[in-house]
Amino acid sequence: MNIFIARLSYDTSSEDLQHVFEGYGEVSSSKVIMDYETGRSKGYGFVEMDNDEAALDAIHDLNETELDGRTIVVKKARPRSSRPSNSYNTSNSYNSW
DNA sequence: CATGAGCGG
Repeated sequence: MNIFIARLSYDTSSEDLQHVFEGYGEVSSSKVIMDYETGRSKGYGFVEMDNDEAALDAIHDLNETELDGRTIVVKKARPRSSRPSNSYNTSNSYNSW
């Protein structure tokens, strides 16, 4: 389950999300989006968990909570847009859970 | 260089 975390502190890194979400369940991978140009954090990140129940539990528990002194917003992440490649745009059905 | 609504390569 992909989890979207927004309104993170600019100082928050992937390790922080990993550390926080690990407390609820197995964290497959965590990543904080940073600006490719400047390298500064964009303020949001993603966390993937193998256990959907743990993910939902983490979302409900970590949503609108305080992290690094800032209130974070945890929501279910949307499927990434298909990376622009030579392949035609395969319409990916939205994962309605 | 600092920045605050929002979904990454």
